[in-house]
Amino acid sequence: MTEVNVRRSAKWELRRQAIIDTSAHVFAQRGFHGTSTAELCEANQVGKGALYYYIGSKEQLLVAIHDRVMDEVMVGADRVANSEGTPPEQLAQLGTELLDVIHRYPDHVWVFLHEFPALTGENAETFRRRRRDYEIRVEDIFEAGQRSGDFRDIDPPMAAKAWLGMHNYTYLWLRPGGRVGVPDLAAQYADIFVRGISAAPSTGAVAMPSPGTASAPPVPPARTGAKKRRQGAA
Amino acid sequence: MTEVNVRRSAKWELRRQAIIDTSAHVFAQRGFHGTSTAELCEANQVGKGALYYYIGSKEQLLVAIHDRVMDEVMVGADRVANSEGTPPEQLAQLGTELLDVIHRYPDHVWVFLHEFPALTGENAETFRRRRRDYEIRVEDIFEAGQRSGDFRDIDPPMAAKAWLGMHNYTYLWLRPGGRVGVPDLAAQYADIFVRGISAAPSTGAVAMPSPGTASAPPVPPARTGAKKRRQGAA
DNA sequence: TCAGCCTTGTACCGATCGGTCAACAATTGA
DNA sequence: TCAATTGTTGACCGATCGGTACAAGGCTGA
Repeated sequence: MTEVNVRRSAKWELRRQAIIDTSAHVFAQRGFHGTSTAELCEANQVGKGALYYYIGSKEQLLVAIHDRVMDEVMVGADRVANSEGTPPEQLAQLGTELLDVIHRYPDHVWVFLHEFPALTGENAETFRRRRRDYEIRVEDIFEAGQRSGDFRDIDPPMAAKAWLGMHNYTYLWLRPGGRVGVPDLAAQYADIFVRGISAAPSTGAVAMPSPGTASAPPVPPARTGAKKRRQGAA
Repeated sequence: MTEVNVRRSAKWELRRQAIIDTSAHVFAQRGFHGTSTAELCEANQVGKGALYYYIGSKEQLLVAIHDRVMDEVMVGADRVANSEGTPPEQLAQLGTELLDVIHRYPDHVWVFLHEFPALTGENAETFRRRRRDYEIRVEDIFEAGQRSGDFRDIDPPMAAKAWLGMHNYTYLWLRPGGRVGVPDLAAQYADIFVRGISAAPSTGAVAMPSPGTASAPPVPPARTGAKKRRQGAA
């Protein structure tokens, strides 16, 4: 939190970025709290002094990784928002952009999706807001699609969460050099989702069964004597 | 790892389960590595002696939380597999079962989806396998749907991952007492997905654009001097 | 009543945590 | 060439980590 505005040389920025990227890999493997600063030193081949000279603190390092992901993702969203496509086209395009980031920065995205609760105070709030901003971009497309008549009457927030889950989940398995490529995968996902919410008539709808315990009232697991304690999580 | 087979009283088992549930809540808030045994003691209102008397070790506690989730989820999958429904019906039913578990055990599921890399050795392997077993159940339904002619020619592993992502992602926001209920949500998700992969003709397909940097070759972030180091992660 | 087991709190262990610091090496610019 | 700046090391800090040892309290059946 100290000395935020000191300007550094381009060389310093470059070295810092390299350390951030290497550290993202370590965090992705071992978790944020599960990684010690000593391990970061070893991975980056530097002493503690040099490490802290570049990162400031462990949490600022985590923030930098989050920034990398969120910046890239938001640039893609802007590109889509400024495009001329129809809502179905924009949705497909946004999917490609998102999967592309996940594909190019698998470690950063892993950390982004797993360790955001480790952010504290203002940092937690900042990224909670930026995540929400992105979610709104997705919702906007669904709303536009309903106005244009392309999409049927689904609930945009619900559809946005479904869409996000489908795409974000690829962070678990989508890797450079893997079996499937981004353009192909994005096309298939878009195909499924756009058909799924298309206003065009389809015979695909299914009557819902009422399986198992599914409609039983939720039974929150018993807690003995819990006290309140907060992190940054939502 | 010591003394796995000692049999304890029913009272002991009950108390143990209560501690597991309370601890799941703490882990969900603060993360596995981010939670100290002292915090677990405070949350459970016990001393360290009593805590370790019931849990054995911090990792065994994590295993117990994983077991709770995986057991419940697999019971649901069995119920669906033994049902008489068509593939589209089975897919909808499986979704309801899965969302139901997420809804009833939000803390456990959060831990399950976030902290599995903290498992080590044999424990990591066990749950890697159990996760894969579940994934196969999903793939089986897609394959059955293609044989029956209900589903079009999608790639079952790809579809399974898309379906899992869409449903699992609800762990971030689906809560008891929330705005949407499980049966309703599951119905909407099933509606989207089944339409999306239905063999029934639809005009919903979209020509894919080639947006932004999307087809640029992946640029793995530069690493300086990284050494190998393993956790349990996939 | 009391032996014996179940359950518990607490002092304590060595190891490791994130982070600081003074000293020094390397580089830079004039 | 040399002072100033930039970059780096590794010892060191108090705090805290997961886990253990052990004595003592509580409960149970005879």
